[in-house]
Amino acid sequence: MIKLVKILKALGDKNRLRIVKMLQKKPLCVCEITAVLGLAISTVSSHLSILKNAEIIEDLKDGKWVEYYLKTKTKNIFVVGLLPLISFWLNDDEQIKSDLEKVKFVNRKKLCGR
Amino acid sequence: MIKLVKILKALGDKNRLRIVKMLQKKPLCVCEITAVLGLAISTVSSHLSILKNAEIIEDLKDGKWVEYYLKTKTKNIFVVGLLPLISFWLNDDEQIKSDLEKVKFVNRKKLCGR
DNA sequence: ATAATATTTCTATATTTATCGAAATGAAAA
DNA sequence: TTTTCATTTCGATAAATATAGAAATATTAT
Repeated sequence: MIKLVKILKALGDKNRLRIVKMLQKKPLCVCEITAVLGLAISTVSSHLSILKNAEIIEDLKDGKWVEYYLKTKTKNIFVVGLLPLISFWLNDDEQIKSDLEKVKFVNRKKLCGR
Repeated sequence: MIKLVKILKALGDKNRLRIVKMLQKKPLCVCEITAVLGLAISTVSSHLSILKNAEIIEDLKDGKWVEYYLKTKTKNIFVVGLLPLISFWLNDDEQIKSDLEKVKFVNRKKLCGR
């Protein structure tokens, strides 16, 4: 039960739901997510660590950057059950629509590099 | 999005998940739920109000008592999606098994009345 | 090696949350 | 109508959480 509580708590936050919806479009690095959310980098990093700890996302180094992915291939039955629902939900939400539009054009090299 | 966040927050608590699992067996009054959870009545009432506010449960007067029901017939797509998952989940959890065993035998007249 | 930089960790703070006991409410029984 | 009693609301408190900025870490580029 503790595991499910952790997952539901992780998903029960506006900004973390925004992150999950973005990652359902494509993997993103911290600076890209930060640019869309408009929060402090440290805050975004904290949200990502909560989602990672709940086994909803995972991270992989990509050179200078850290890419975050949804754990779509997980065997965690809670995550397996919840992620598809979330991918159906919120697609009419104005905030989410705006986020996903921005995600199309984010570019880590322009955002963070030079 | 606010509505989904509210629902996930409501479900992201051990004791409220226990309540939902119990109500999936049968409607219960506050004193019956309190007896199983072993928390203060005011605490249970607060949890119930959070679940009610998230439109996951509803209440109906039954004489002296207030019965709580799951809103199984709701049109809220989030609740419609989540409740069936929760009914599959946690059935092997020791705490939940113990709760549901107790639910079989609770009796509001013996617990609260005389 | 050194400098630049993407991310995490640490520290602090303000808000929210879970909990309990006491007081208030409201309905049923006497 | 007065008493009883199930439940809710209120007030207080301790713990958890979201947030930001600064310092630390680690990796790339020079």
